[in-house]
Amino acid sequence: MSTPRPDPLTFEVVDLIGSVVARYHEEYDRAAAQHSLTGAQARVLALLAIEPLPMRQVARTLKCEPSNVTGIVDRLEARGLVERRPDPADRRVKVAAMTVTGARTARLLRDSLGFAREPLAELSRAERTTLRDLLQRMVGEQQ
Amino acid sequence: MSTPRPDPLTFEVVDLIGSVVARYHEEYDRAAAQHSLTGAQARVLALLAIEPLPMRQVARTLKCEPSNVTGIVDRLEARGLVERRPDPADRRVKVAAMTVTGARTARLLRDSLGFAREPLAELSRAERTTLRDLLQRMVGEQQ
DNA sequence: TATTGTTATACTCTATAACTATA
DNA sequence: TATAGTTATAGAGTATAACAATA
Repeated sequence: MSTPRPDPLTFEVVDLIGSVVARYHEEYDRAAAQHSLTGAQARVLALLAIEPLPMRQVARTLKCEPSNVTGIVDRLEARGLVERRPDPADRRVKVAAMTVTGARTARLLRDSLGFAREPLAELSRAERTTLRDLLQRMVGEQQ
Repeated sequence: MSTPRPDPLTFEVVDLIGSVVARYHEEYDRAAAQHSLTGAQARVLALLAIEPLPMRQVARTLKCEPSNVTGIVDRLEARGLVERRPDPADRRVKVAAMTVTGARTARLLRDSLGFAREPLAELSRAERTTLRDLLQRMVGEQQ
């Protein structure tokens, strides 16, 4: 309700994180567009690159409604990047899994993400370690 | 074209940044929704909280097409949060500016953004300074 | 009855192209 | 003729509600 009165330093850090988020999105969307994918499609593809997942679980991971996943997977499937497989254990479930083409596209997508290289190249190994530890504590402790 | 072969440490940092980006969006969208705003509307409101801007410049800042801004400002204006003002110097220009209500909403929105407090509270002042300097170099050098 | 996935619907965001009014 | 803003259009993402198949 009342202003939490964060100190200027915290404000500065939050502001910088905002810039990082913006940069991250620009790069991500640009890389996705290079493969004619939207951001959402690229995210699902990257997710399924780790392991096949039931539709429901894709929705949970993306924190969106299951009905959205239907459409996104529809479009990925229409392009032959993903396929729906039955789950022998539960016939209600459909497992979204990458095709060989999808796996190749996911790999290209990851490689074309310059974000990994350019901004971090400025930092020394020791600095990157420090950054990792600080971010880990920011993200890890919480939740 | 070929895999840039980033070292595991860089991968780890990029992964963490991905987590930070996800967290940032969750918080931002949740805070915006508390005020019945979409993410895009909240971003424009936050932008105009700094200073009034011509429609064209809002589009440039958001890196989207000017036609999109028309709709977003339409919806903000319909709710009385923003208004279009004429530019005396150039009658083609419409300057988007916040109303008093809009300014209050923008302030509430900023305050309800827990992202500033919770994850950073874990870090000491010295650590936040280190984090700021590292992020500054990541974001600043590049562009 | 509960759950999985889908469909139907409506709204927002997005880009493209064509239009208007100014410059 | 060039620019600022808008309109028209179409595609995609999003949530909600209702539905079929299965558990």
